[in-house]
Amino acid sequence: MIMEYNFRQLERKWQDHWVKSGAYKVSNDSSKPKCYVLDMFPYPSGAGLHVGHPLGFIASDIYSRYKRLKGYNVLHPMGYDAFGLPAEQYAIETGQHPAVTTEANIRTFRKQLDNIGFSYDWSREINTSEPAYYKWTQHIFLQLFGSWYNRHAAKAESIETLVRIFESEGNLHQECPGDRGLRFSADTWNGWTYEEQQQTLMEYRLAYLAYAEVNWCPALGTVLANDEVINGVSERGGHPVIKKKMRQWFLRITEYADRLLEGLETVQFSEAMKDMQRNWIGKSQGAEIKFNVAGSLENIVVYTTRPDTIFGVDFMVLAPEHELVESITTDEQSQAVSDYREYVQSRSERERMAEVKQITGCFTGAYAVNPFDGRKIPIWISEYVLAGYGTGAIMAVPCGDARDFGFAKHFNIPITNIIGDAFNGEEANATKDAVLQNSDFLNGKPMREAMGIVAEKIEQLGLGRRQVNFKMRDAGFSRQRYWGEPFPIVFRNGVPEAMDVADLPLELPHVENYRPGEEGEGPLANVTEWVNLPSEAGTSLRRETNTMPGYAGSSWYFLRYMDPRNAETFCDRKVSDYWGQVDLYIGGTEHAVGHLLYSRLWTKVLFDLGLIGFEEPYRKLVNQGMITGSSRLVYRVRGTNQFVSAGLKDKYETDELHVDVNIVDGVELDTEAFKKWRPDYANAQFILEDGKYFCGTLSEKMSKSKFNTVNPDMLVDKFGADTFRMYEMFLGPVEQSKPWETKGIEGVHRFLKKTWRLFFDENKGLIVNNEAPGAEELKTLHRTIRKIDDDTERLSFNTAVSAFMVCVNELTDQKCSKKAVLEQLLVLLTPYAPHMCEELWQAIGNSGSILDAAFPVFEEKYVVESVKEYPVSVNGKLRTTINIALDAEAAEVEQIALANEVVQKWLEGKQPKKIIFVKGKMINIVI
RNA sequence: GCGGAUGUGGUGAAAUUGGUAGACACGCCAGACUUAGGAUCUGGUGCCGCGAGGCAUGUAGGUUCGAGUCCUAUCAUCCGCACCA
Repeated sequence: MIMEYNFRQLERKWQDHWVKSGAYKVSNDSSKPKCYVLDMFPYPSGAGLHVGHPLGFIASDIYSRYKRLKGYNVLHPMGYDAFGLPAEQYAIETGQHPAVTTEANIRTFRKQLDNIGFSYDWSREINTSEPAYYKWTQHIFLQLFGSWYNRHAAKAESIETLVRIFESEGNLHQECPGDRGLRFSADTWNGWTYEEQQQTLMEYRLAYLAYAEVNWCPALGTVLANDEVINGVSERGGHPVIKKKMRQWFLRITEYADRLLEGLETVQFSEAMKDMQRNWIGKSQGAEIKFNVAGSLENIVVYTTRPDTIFGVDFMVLAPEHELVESITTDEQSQAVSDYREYVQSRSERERMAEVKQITGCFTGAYAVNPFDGRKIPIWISEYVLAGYGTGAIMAVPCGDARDFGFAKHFNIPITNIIGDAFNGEEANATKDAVLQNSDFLNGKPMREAMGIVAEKIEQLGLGRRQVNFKMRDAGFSRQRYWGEPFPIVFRNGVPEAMDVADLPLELPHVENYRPGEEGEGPLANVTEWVNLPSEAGTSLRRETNTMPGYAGSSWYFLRYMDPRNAETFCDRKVSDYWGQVDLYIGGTEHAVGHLLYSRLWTKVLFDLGLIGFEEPYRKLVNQGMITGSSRLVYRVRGTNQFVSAGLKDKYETDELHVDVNIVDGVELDTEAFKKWRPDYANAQFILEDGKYFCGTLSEKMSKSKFNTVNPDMLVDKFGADTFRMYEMFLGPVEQSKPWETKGIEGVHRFLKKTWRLFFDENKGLIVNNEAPGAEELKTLHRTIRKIDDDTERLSFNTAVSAFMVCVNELTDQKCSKKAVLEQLLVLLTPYAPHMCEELWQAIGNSGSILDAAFPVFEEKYVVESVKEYPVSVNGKLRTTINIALDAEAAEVEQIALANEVVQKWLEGKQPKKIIFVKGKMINIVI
């Protein structure tokens, strides 16, 4: 029997025991209600875990264990998002196969995770880079490839249904999402060749090939998603990114824009998260309006959200890349226009972004005609109009739009005021509340009302139509990389065809070198024997050389955990019907518009195709805050090896250096450890304050180069996993970001030792007895039951930890060693400190595991009070407190309060105007 | 510029519905025990004031018997998006 709290020994013992007994194995077959608790699975990077990573893992683990005690069948799995760029970069540098480094990294992660005592069912572990997993990623990709979005039914359907529609009525009722102008009849369709038909179907498929400008990063040799490009440079490495046309796979996520928006109403995400997604989707309602070009047969369609301002249009602006620019430009302006277009072309994305404020543009010489009043307005081109949004052309209303206003001022274009006093001539006013003037039939109408009137009129007169636009683009789904899922596609004479499902997985071939191919082709292009398949004469069979992006495997992984070893399908329908949505999903905010959006899309497609029974993957999402590093700084007197304490540094000329946080206690530097830290500092001298060396502090991202990373292994070794778990929770609300501070962990450690001493006396040994608990002990216990139950359910773990401290402090004061009380406390505490609780559970004579104990039931009767210490205020200011029976009625209470000598003193003999009495809360006397 | 979040002691924070602001810890101060200890225990600790008392939840107003909590304005910090017509 272990007498003292020997956490090292007992934590090892129980971790081994739980593994041996299969304590965390979860069955898909249970009569209990289900609960699915999921962490965003990590990318197994070479750096391993720092103290920031486990925050969310610990929270979800506590919640899982709590739900299990509450009688749920809890699915709580873990795995690895193992495809990705860093492993490939490392392979390029060292020649080591990414699979090898990934596996080594996974082993490190696993060891670190095991140290903390998580309740994962490791028999369900998945790894997105294993063929047995990505077989199904490929399979689901083929589902996307084999589907189209039926806008009438608002759902995805098999492409076969579309072929049947084309055969009987062409595409007359099925607007083509890839090419809005495309119209063909059944006869046309039936007369087309196979290639022509396939080309058309490609314009409808949910996973499709298209030539498109992509973010090409020459330094990384790959194409990046919009969300991987930050201010014109790559998120990883900060390399410049340019536009390049390439044939790429895309997911037609834009067809799901509305459903992705609507779905947000049905899930519990934070407002911030929902807003980020809404913002990314960027829905706007407006109208497309056709303007004729004067003296030409051409017309230009503009997109506007403000059709009401149609009479304030003073000019029109086209994107420099707009297809009509060449044909409408007059001879006089042709040189200027082509110079301007060349200038725009020469500017990198980065420059354009950096110089947003700069106003540039060029007049085309042409004029458009306002369809309502026949006014001729000049047509300009400018880079502030984007080719990829709306129609790539705008009607400019300088009195109502800041950019149009700036443009008009800059180029001296006269401004028409249609909003009277609301426009001051100094800056545009984008109001929707003004009353229109100078606006013909709209004069006197409020703008909001006019929007509808104009839109109506435009449609009546055939001048255009109402139109909804989205900022969101279709998602690029090709990466010119090696370390990703190969596409299960074969090009037969250039026509992409799905591989036979029976031939999956299409495994990644071994390559000699991981460098990208020429012209942005992926490394797979170099493996010619893999790329070119044997075929009959006259037929070429070629594989796709791109691979899928990082978010492919993570878009559906939550389904695989349910049925991880199924060889027949990605997840049996009965099993996904049982587990359903993830009930609690915990992870960082950085995936707001990447992973979460794509994952929601895949889930909706699988739902539409009848492969699963729900269309939102995550019922509730909680974003854990980021734990930043708290760096420590030392100040070296310039040109010396002398270090001055922070308080005295201003007296010297110093250089600021980062020092390893692990050799600093709070802000006090361990000077001996510092000397040993690096050879250069072996002879360091110190200028001390009060005999101590104090460091400066700085809060910044944890990174090795700043020496501010704290490794959980070290803390677990020093204080134990239970202390570490509780301390991470005690730091503050899970969702809050905060700098890591190791100081304070001892308070939690002391708490656990104090808890231990309720059970063991260092001289007498086990002191738990079978006496019946008294009223005070039961009150303490039941208050704690209520608080822990509430707090854990609402994920307020920091307050739960403090409630445990209050409880143990009280029981210690009560000298309570009664089994009936302590046993229940252990069950409450075991989600937080599982190792110690299991040990004590066994020590007090239980044979089974505490993992399967029942959560204590709160009983009101033990916590009811008969007397309340009422706060008594006079004119809202607290003056005293009085103990009064809780069931006392107002009249009685008023009498007692008024008789109180403190109250008498403040009344100064006056009569109170009013007495406010809230039963069980407070008394306020108003004079 | 747009959107979101957050501002409370020396520090991390608590206050779930408007009702005793600062629970629980860290740190600090004093003491006990032990001959050193980074062990354990006890007491104290928002600020000003000898005291009665006064002042305190970024700032300024407002609603209310009563505001950290609701409303209006404003400042600061952080995050996301950003020439999206």
